[in-house]
Amino acid sequence: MGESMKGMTRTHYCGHVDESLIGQTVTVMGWVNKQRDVSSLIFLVLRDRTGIVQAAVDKNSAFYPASKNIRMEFVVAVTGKVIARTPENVNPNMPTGAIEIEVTELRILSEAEVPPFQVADEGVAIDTRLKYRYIDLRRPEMQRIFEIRHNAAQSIRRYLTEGGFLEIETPVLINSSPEGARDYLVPSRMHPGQFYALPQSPQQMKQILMVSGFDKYFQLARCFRDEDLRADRQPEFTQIDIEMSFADEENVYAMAEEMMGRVFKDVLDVELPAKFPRLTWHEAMERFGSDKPDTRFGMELVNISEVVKSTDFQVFAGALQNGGSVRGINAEGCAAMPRKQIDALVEVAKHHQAKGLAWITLPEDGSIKSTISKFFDDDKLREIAAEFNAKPGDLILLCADTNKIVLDALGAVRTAAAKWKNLPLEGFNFLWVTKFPLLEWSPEDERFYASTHPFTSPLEEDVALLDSDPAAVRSRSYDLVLNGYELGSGSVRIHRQELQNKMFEFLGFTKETAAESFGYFIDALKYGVPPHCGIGLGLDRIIMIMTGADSLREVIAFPKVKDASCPMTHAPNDAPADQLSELGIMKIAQNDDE
RNA sequence: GGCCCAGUAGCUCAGUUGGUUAGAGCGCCGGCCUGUCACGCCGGAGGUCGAGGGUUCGAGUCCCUUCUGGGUCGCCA
Repeated sequence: MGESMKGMTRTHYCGHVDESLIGQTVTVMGWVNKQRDVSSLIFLVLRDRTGIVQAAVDKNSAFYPASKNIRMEFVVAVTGKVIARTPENVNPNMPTGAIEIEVTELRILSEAEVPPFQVADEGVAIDTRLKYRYIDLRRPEMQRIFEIRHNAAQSIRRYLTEGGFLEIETPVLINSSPEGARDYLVPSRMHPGQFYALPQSPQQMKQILMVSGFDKYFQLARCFRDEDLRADRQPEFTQIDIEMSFADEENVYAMAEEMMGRVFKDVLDVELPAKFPRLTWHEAMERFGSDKPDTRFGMELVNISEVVKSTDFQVFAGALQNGGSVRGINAEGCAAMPRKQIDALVEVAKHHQAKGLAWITLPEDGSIKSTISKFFDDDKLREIAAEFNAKPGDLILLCADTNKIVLDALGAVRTAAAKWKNLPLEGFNFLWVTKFPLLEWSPEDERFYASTHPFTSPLEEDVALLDSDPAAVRSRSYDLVLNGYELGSGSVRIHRQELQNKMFEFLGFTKETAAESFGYFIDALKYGVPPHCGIGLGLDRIIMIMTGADSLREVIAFPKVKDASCPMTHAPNDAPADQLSELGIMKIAQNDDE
């Protein structure tokens, strides 16, 4: 049931009705945020995406009886005169609290059932919110987020357009790529038994566009990855995809720094530094135990292998003998951390394959205590503590193992300790992490894989190492990191055919398998390739950090949940048998014994 | 696939050592209220304590299994 709005025209948004309109007649339309019946009159608080405004229906009004029945979330249209509230009736907590609308015309455009939760409710469980996302999105906080998202996207488009970039759409139905994340596959009706893949990123397409002469390209591109979800990972996400010709990493850095500066200024009125600090991947791992460190706090890793090299303590000595190291962090001010919490940090370390953590505490009374005091006298403990610039009140956590495990574990412990300390982490710390290893050894497959993709250029000076020490080869790659999140990554691409062929060869592609996987791409490289490089930045993650949200779900209108399904639409769902047969797909019966 | 946490009214939660009829706020329904704005007052409805099994004289509470959601490791070129 609902009345027509015929003859009524919205003149203002609810949130825009202010004192400047006093005496004028306005028409607003929106959802009923609240109906308050105080007997002599009925207040209707109307809400749209700009805010709320109060309308009053007098007892003598023709609309009084209808107003009695109005409940939350009805959609109504109201015309009336804007009047100033008397001073004692002004609501200072409401942006439009100095005025109200005296209703002269009221229509119920749509009635509403009692919603499963109220728009004003805080802390509703995420699955309930997502099931009724249309109600959830009415919340002012959600409306704010999507306005920010829109503004950011527009700011990005403006910046890149002014910089001479062209936005070009690339196909969503492409072919499957052999390495990388799992592809989502789409069956082809015209080619039964064959499949399109949805792009994990428009990587090859944008490089082809460089070959085509569109020397500055961008796209706000949908990307798809069929992998497990996380708070910061959705199977379907949006990437600011950029590629530039006749450019190198310095051009990408400058462009991205300027673009981020513009977006944060435009949207949040925040000034970012003109240049972002840079760390090589190796430095980032050594100092923070992470390739995407949160640099808003210290507690950097310290290598104390030299200091403890002559110890009898088997855990340390053993690690050192096996080419590992002993490192630690100073959890500043955590000397009083309860035992239970320290145990939790040990668990964090164990989750990352470490066997445990040793620790040294420096209580405020100036003493020194340690789990390894059996092996180190107080002088030695103080020598170790000095390596961390430790002072009374600090807690030093030590880990010994292979370098990979130690760095990994301490990186996680560092983050967990900071979380426990509940540090006031403010600001936006951008960081470039550069020169990632070109290759990654897979113990299961006993071969190297490209760390990013096989088109990433190695550092000139490391090319020779391909034959002697492949693991040491660094690439001309870079990640943009913000507050501990990887916003995205990019690289200078290989534009010389002979180097590309060498890479394919090294990665175990034969001429035939390479042609099968990247045929069109290899062909394109034959016809004149400009030097080019680019980057892909996760728009969703940028918005998440800009809005202070704790999950990507908060900044995506209709996100997926843990099992990659949608609680609202129930996608994915079963396909009808005839549709499947048209696609040449046989339905396999579910076997419960499996 | 592994590990951790949660699941009690429509929503958010409390529920003690296992012990009478499982509670609160918001929402909902009915009534009242001459300016509310977290309106107020009176009354009312609403529960398979996620599900199944077990222990017990007795289970929301203990045990096992399972489902759902969240976090995380693996995974994420």
